[in-house]
Amino acid sequence: MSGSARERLLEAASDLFYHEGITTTGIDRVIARAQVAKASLYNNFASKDDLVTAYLEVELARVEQVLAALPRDTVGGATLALFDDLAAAAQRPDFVGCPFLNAAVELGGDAPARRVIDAFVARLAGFFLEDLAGDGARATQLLVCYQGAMAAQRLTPGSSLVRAARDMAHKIVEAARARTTSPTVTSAPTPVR
Amino acid sequence: MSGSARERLLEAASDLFYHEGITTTGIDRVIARAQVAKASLYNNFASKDDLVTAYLEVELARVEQVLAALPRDTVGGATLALFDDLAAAAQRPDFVGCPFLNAAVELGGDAPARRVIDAFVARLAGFFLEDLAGDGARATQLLVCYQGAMAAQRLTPGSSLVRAARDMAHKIVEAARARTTSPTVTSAPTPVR
DNA sequence: AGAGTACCAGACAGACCGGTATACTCACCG
DNA sequence: CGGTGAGTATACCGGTCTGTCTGGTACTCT
Repeated sequence: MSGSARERLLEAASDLFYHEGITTTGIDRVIARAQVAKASLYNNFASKDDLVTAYLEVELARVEQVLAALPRDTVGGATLALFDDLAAAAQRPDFVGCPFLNAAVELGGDAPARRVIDAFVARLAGFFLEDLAGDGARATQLLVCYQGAMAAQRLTPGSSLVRAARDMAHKIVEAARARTTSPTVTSAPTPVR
Repeated sequence: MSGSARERLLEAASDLFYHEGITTTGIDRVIARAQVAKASLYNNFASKDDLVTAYLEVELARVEQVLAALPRDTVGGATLALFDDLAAAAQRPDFVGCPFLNAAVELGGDAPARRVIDAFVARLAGFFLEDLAGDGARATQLLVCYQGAMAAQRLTPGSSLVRAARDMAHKIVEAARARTTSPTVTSAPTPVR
């Protein structure tokens, strides 16, 4: 037991919301895990929706950290490392896919946390686009691969599909590198939305 | 109002579970929509879990129908048609992604309906494998594309990612066709699990 | 005519939900 | 020393959830 009530609440909420699901995790379970009084929760967060939003903001910050730590020596190098990390993470038994995809499915289209979900996708799309030096078509393909891997983790946990998505990503990066060396432009950049 | 109570219940459950979500849709909403007494529900289904399972079985039968109606003139032809259908369906406003992916996320790993979800993925994997004449590696890639499109529909509804997934699938089919004409075998078949 | 069946309407139980209110402790700080 | 703010514990609120039960109705088959 360490840190302020708010920190303990966020830690407990992250763990429970991610592994057990958002809607199935009640407020009481969160405060019991955090060893915090119920009033302390509502002193720090306006509602459960607010706690969920804060949870996703923590996850987004974690993503930002991962992206920042990636090597950027060559075109697509960070992308390769990201998919390698992903394939490695999928081996861990407590990995249950992408928290943002899970939240998007659980919460529906009109939740306040949507803002954070949208920000995550925009960040990821921007990352691929930047790492591929503006090759929008292939950045979009990488986004499909990433989301396919995350969906596969829920649909068929333990399958080799995450690794297959990584292999596809590697091929796409190779193709993007070939494009930058040879001047053949295959298609115009496609924005995410 | 037509058909038996069971049929009306399944119809109402399909509509509500798919569009509003499984956990957020209560029994009362289902029986109100079906114009059926609560006792009739529990005469036809043992529990809500049982109704959910039946709902997914209906969806699986629907998938089976779609697959059966696909043209099988050439290698990968049915796959192309399937992804074209998917891209077209994604345009409709009531399309909220794959019912099996949504259910997998909502229900968690230990629900009775898991059986149907697994059957769906196995069916889809078998379909791609058969349509690509045994090219397991590319069939797996198609599975990643499909699931990526379904995930994208939840994460960024209205985006062009479903169309991007379709384009990727077209490329994969083309590559598979090139393999069958030229005898270069690139990799061994990879099972889904 | 009578039995059986399928159905309807709705009350009810017991658990759980998010959220509020009350009353108390304790550490810090001017 | 006295006040202030953060935290604790717990009772409670209205509402919703799944699931059961009672009682009554309509139709069909023999």
